[in-house]
Order: sequence, then structure tokens, then C-alpha cells
Amino acid sequence: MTTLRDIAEALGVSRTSVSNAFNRPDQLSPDLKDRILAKAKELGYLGPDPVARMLRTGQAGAIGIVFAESLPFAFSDPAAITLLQGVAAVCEPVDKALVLLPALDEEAAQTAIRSAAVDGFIVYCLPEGSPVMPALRERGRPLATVDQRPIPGIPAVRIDDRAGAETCARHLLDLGHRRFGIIAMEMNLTSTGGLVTGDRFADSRFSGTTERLRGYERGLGRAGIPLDQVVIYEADDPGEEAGRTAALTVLQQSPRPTALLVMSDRLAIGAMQAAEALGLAVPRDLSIVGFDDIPAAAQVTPALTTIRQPFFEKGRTVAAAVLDPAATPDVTLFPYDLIVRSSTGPAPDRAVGS
Amino acid sequence: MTTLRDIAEALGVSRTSVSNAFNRPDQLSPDLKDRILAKAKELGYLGPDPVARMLRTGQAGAIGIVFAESLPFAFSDPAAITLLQGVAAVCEPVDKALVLLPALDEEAAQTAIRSAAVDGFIVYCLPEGSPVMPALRERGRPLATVDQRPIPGIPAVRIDDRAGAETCARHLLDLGHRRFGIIAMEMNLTSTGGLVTGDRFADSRFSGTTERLRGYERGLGRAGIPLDQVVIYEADDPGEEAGRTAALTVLQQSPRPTALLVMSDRLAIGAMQAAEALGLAVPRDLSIVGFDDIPAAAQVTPALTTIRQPFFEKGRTVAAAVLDPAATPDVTLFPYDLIVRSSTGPAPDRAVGS
DNA sequence: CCGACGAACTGGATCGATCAAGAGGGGTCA
DNA sequence: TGACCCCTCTTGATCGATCCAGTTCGTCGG
Repeated sequence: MTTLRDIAEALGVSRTSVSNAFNRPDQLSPDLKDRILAKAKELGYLGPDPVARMLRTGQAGAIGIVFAESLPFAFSDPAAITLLQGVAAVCEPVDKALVLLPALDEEAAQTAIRSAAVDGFIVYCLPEGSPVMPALRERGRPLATVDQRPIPGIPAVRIDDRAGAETCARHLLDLGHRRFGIIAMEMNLTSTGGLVTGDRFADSRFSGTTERLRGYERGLGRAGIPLDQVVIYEADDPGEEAGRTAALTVLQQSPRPTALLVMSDRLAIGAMQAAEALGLAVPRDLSIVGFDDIPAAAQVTPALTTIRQPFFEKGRTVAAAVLDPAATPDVTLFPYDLIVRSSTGPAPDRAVGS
Repeated sequence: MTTLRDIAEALGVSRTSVSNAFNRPDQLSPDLKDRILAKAKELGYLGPDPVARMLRTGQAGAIGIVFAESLPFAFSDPAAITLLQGVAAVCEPVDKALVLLPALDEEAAQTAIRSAAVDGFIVYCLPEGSPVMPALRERGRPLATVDQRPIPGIPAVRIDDRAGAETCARHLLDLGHRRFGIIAMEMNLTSTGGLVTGDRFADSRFSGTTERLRGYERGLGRAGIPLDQVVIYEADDPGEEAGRTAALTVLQQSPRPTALLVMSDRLAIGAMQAAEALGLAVPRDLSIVGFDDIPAAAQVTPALTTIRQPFFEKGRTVAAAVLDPAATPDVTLFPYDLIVRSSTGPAPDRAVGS
């Protein structure tokens, strides 16, 4: 392989001059510059090696992103994609590449983190206590988290999930609902899903899951409904299919809930399919409220009532936090909004008899 | 910053031993290994520097991906996302990270390519003659292209777009349609969109656009319909909104087309919205056929008739091609399928009078 | 007791650039 | 003429590891 040195020797000039020909052409007489570039082409020189440059300059020109789940899985999550858009929107103008780190399992993720040539890491949705976190800190690079429990000293970006969830519950209560089902996101990486009781959530490692459940609990509590009177089903993955499965079970409990609090839109869309399969009309027989406001939420029929959160903005903010840690507050809390669409409506009359 | 050398000196051992303690612990007596690791922790050593390792070993542990358009834009493309899933599915098990290169414009892309620490590049949908391609070759790393005009010597992955498009045209002809509109994807990066004539496509730099148009042309040609009897509108970007705009114009031509050949599902979904806005029922008044079969195609109402192509598999294949260039054929052509759903139907009776 | 062998460890070279400090030569200004 | 400066280019050190080719020492078989 041809290097700077080869060109320098072939021409009888110094390596620095060759380096300058590529990086600071104005520092060189035009004549020498041209001779160097010509000789470089002649010798098949591929240009300054980026890795060698990184070593010397200490700049990688890239930001790493760590997901809790494997990459193909992460790509199936519309919320994550929108977040990535936001990240890219900030990184691209400053010429930083985005490195998506493989995370087949926690061990693979740690290896990847230790061997990633990046200037900082964005950490998305990692479960509490994940061994991936220490590996990240050990790298000693700027770090910022999104959508997970804030860690002291590390900038965090998120919304108030608890308050958002409470808003969902109150919306349904205001519509007269009293019999609820909850479809929860996973509580940890190895969840197998199924019916659960509220107190099992003490073990939940995913902050979003925990917080949203607490929010539902607080909301329903205001109407005197304790969580143990609510059917709770933990989905075994974040996809629509898991929501369908969950709802099929929840909706076959008796008495049947008249409203479903669903922790994500993807699960909620699955739940809507289940309702249809069971011959339940939404919102006449069943109200469903989601969370996130992914693009599909507005497109399904009926359109989904949900909590909107600004994923794109969140992406921009974490990216900025990693690029300039000094200028970043500890926790950035974004606003959320209840978007009332057509999947929620007044409780069916018979609900009164509950 | 602490380095191997600091630890070695603090302990009076060689750097190699310290390196081994981290990378080949079995080559060391357990006692020394423990002492080294303890001292490393004591001195706040962050672990072997990945960049230095890369320089020495020549392995970057990552694959770069280059898009024709800026990253936030690329992320909005469901086809690209599915492709990425396939790429990730191959890279993750072999512990390769995915580097998404910033491509705000062609110059930025070239800089990014020159400074990316990757073992190979995947190139997606680059227009013909793009200056980005030479920059890629100059890096001298394995390369593979997807969905663009194959370049001799570089593995290419794609489908037969022309034949797929021809299939679309024949499907509509079989249904009795004779008056057609075509909504085309962009022909080059700076397209401003608008009505065009078929011959302008000689300038098209995007292979998908060119090929699909040629396919429509061939298909319609079999029924004796030359392209200059067809309304052609070039969208100014790949999004749904552009499809809507395009269709609004196309559907207000007279005589109004009874069928729309649309080069992508995203544009087709936009076209369906336009049809609705104009009070046209699909497929009664207007048939629409898309291309790609993105997930949304099955979910819109009416569900979209389209050409399915295996994006995930394409992703797996390009990734494999970059990881092992030797074992890769020059061009891999994937099969496509016409998926007939509800957006196409028999031509309205009056069409006969055309 | 000798030679072979393996385990444990070392030192120097190397990966390919960039950087800081400085040298040489020509021009400008007093 | 000399002092000073700028432009162009060079030298040597450095970034932080890994690799190759040993060296040392202890053990084991013959």
C-alpha cells in the first residue's frame, strides 16, 4: 500500500509537504502541490488514511448510537427512526457520521462500544442496570441518554412519561369509562409477556414502562380505581403483533374492559386489529388510547387517540448534547400533548353497571 | 490520558504484556494479568484505544453506507429502512457497526467518504455520474451498490425494474385501461418536478426512474400506446406530498387518465389522496399501481396494487457482498412480484370512447 | 547431564498520518 | 547594509496500540 512516505521519497520532499498537499494546499507552492498530487495519482495513493489521521488528531468524526435491542429490531420502530432523523439533522451539517453499534446481545454491545471509533455516544432506551452503561462510561467520551431513566451527571432527554400516561387515563375517565385494560410494553429485555399484576412492575427495568404504568395508576386512582382492578398484560415485544396478542387476551376477560390504555402506538394498532377480530367496534364498544403519536397513528382507521411526543426534536437535542456536553443541562424534558382522534369515545351505557 | 505504556512502566512490565492482559488474557500468568488489570483500573485506563488498534490491525470493524440524499431524508424512506434492516441483520452477527455517512450534498459526501473508518461501503441509489462514486473507488475498499445502474467490476444488487414496470403496465392494459398517467420519481438530484415528455428521460440520472419509465413504455407499446400520448409528471421529491401534487395535475388533464402508473408506493399513496380530494373513487374511477410494496401499501385504503421487491433480502445481499467481495457475482438480480390489491380495477366504461 | 520444548514475557519496529519548531531563502524597510 | 519577516519546506517527535522475533527459565525425556 502506498503511503505519504512513498510519495515523499519518490519526489525527494518531506512527508509533511505531501500531507499539506492534501490537507492545506494553500501552505504549499502551487507547483510543488501539483507535482505531489500528480505523483500521488501515479503511485496509486488512496489519500491520507483516515484512521491514522484520527489517531493523530484524536477526532473520529462520528457519533455512536446504542440501542437496547438488535439493529434490525430498532429499525422497525418508527419512533426510533424519527429520533434518528433528528440526530442526523444535527450531525450532518457538522460532518459527523452516525455509527449504529451492533447490539445483538449485551455482551456484543459492550465489545462494539469498546471498539467504536466515535467522539461520543447517544444511548437510547437502555434498561436500568444494563451492563452496557458501565462500558459506555469507561470509554470516557461524551454521553447522552434518551428515553431512559436519567443517570446523574449524564445529560438526559425525555418527556414526563408519568404525566403523559396520567393524561391518558383521565381522558378515558372523563369519557365515563370505569373498566380498564392496560397493555404494557416490556419490563425487561427477556420478558416473555402475559397477564401481570401491577406490583410486578416494581421489577421493570425500562423506565418508559415503569413511568407510564405509574401514570395510569395515578390517573385511575383519582377515580378510586386501584391498579389491581385493572387487567394488565405485558407485551413480549414492541411490535403490532404483540399488541394484537395482548389485546385478544385482555378483551376476553370478564367483565370486558371498555377502554384500553396502551403504552405505545404500535401495540395500540395491534390492539385495534384484535378488537376488529373480536367484532368490537372502536370507539363504540371499546376506546383505545396509545402513546407516542407515530405517523401510522393518524393513518389507521379509526385514527388513534394518543400522546404526542417530539421524537425529532428529542433526536436533535441528544445529538447536540453529545456534540457539546458543556452547554447541556442535566435533564431536558420535552412537552407532550394528548391528541384526541377517533379511537376514543364515551363509555358504552352498560359500563355504568360495572 | 493513560496509555498502555503508563501501566507497563508503573508495573515494570512490557507494553505487550499489558496489551495481552486485555486482548489475550490466556497468554499471561493469571497473577500478572490480575496485577495489570488492577493497575489499569487504579490509573483510570480507559481500555485499548480502538483507533490505535485499527491503525495497527487495519480492521475498522464497520461498514459505511452512502445515500444519495441527506440522512434525515433517507430515514423517511421505508424502502431504505427495510434495506438497512437487511444490512444490519448481516453485519450484526459479525460484529460490524454500520456507519451512516453524512451526505448533505455531494461535496460533503466525498469528504465523509474520505474520512470514514470503515472496511467497505454500501452504495444506495446514487445517480449515474455522481462524483461520489470516484471518491468511493479511491478509497480502495470493497464496494457494492444497490438499486442503481451497475458499474462494471462492482457487485450490484437490484431487481429488473424495467420488467417490473412493464408488468404494471400490462396489468392495467389487461383491465381495459387505455388512458394513462405516469407519476415518475426524480430524474436527478436537482429536479424541480412538473409535467415532462418521455424523451426528457434520456437525461435521467437515476437508474430506477429510467428503467421503470422504459418498462412502462414497453408495456404500453404492446397495446400500441406511445409514451407521448401519456401524461407524465416528474415528482420533485420522493415523498407522499410530491405524489399528491403530481396527481392533482395529472388528473386534471383532459381526457382524464383512467389509470396511473406510479413509480413508487410513497408517490402512489400521495396520488390516492389526490384522487380522494378530487372526488375520484379508487378503483372505480381511477386505478393506481405503485412500485416497491412498502409496508404502508397494504395498509392504506384501498390497499395498493404494486410490485413487491425484497428490500430486506437486498440489504442482506449487499452487506454480504461488501463483507466478502470475492464470493460475489457481478450483478444479483432479485425477483419481483405483482401484488394485486384493491387500487386497480376494470377501466370505467366511458374509457372505451377515448 | 544434555537437548528439546513450551510457557511467560520483552524490545523494537511498525501502522500512517499530523504537529510543533525551526531552517533557508528571498524580499521589504529603515 | 542589516534587521526583520514571510513564505516554503523539513526534521523529529508523537498519537496508542499490535506484531514479530526473540530471550529466559523451568521441566521433562532420554
